[in-house]
Amino acid sequence: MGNEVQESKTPDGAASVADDELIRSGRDADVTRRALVRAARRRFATEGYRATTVRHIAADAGVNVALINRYFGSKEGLFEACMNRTVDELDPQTRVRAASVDEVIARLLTHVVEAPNADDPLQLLLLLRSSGDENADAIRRRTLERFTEQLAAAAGWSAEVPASQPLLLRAQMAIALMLGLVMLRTATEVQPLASASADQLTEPLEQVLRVLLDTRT
Amino acid sequence: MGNEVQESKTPDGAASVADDELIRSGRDADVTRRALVRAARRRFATEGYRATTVRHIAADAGVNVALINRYFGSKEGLFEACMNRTVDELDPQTRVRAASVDEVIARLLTHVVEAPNADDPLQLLLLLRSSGDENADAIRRRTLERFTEQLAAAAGWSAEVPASQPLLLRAQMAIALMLGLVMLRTATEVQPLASASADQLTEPLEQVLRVLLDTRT
DNA sequence: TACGCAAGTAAACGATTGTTGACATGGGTA
DNA sequence: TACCCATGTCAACAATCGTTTACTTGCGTA
Repeated sequence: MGNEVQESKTPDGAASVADDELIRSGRDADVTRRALVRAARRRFATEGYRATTVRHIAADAGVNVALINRYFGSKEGLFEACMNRTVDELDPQTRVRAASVDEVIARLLTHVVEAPNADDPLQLLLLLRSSGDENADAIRRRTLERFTEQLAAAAGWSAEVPASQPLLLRAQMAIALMLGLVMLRTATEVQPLASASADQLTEPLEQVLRVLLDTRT
Repeated sequence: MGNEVQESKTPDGAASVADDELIRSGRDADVTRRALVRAARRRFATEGYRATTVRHIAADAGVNVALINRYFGSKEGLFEACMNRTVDELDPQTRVRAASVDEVIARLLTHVVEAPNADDPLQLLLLLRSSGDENADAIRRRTLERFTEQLAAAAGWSAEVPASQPLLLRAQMAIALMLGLVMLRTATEVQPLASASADQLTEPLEQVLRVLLDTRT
């Protein structure tokens, strides 16, 4: 049943196929590890570190709770693995760079609209969660800062051009909006926002993102 | 030592003096209750519901942990009291009927700009953080929904007017932005957003809030 | 001054949580 | 086919947590 997917670490498609398996089967440490990371990422992102129990994660992944300590050493170790995964995914070297502000806006729109169902927006939420470990917190902050710099660069920001500095602030505001929306749609489930359709969201959201990011207007 | 402040329940000044007392002394149930709510609000806002222990709250307030159950019935009951307090503080001006969307926008701007330094923005975090407890989350969601309804009403929304329904969604997006900004400015401390000056924040933020809330444009 | 009641405390309880150690099982190789 | 080792499970442990109960204390009034 395709559990022998050879993950090569390069094509995003292959990685996401393996990652889409919530319930592992057979005895394969790698598959089990990945199932745990996947389940943990969801839980940590939507419920936070402390409210997430290792028993919930193990149940989501279909394994026994003792395997979390076996493979990651501790709950904290699993959290760190999740964080590292998110950081890797957001790494500039591994991401397809947006060519234009239009693409950026479209991507942000997609994140928010997909938020109740898709993984990517939840991973950004993970960057807002703290386990109480200061080193992890510093990594989180740096990752978010680099992410917003990429976004701003697509809109015309450059660290070397003083006149473009307000763009970085505006990009961070765009991210704040996205994070707030994702959180209210997924973790909090505020109505009518949580069940709003793509059409309902896209119009106001695009207006706002253009105000913040589109310097051509 | 000024512990005999006669609180009359009417002047906000007098209330805030009593509320500024973290450590209560003497035997006065009201003072104790308020000290617990104050301590709890801080803890819940900065650490979240689940990571906050009743023993920490009691220690912060300088009382024995059993008093939380005595006065609020449970941890959850204390959380609800904190929520109600937050709503009351966000409400009073709204209760007086905000004269215009301009005043609403100005108030939202103030919350965000003051975020790294003042108490109130921490209470907004209280509205955002997931609690890991279903009942507490239901309380939180209801509170957010009520608050965004009041905001939308100031901008012209009414539950009885179908044509005004998008305004509620837009109000919720405005709140999402505000909550995201407060989170990035305070808990995550993303730079340069966390240290941005009021001037730097006000211009883009007002543009966005007008796009979302000001139907006269 | 003594008594009663409200406010406060300490200790204990039951449930939950992350972790550990002993054991079970399955798959691959000789 | 049998054996060995990696993977997986179960039961238990220690610590923590919210809650409860029995007791203490302080203040106000008669």
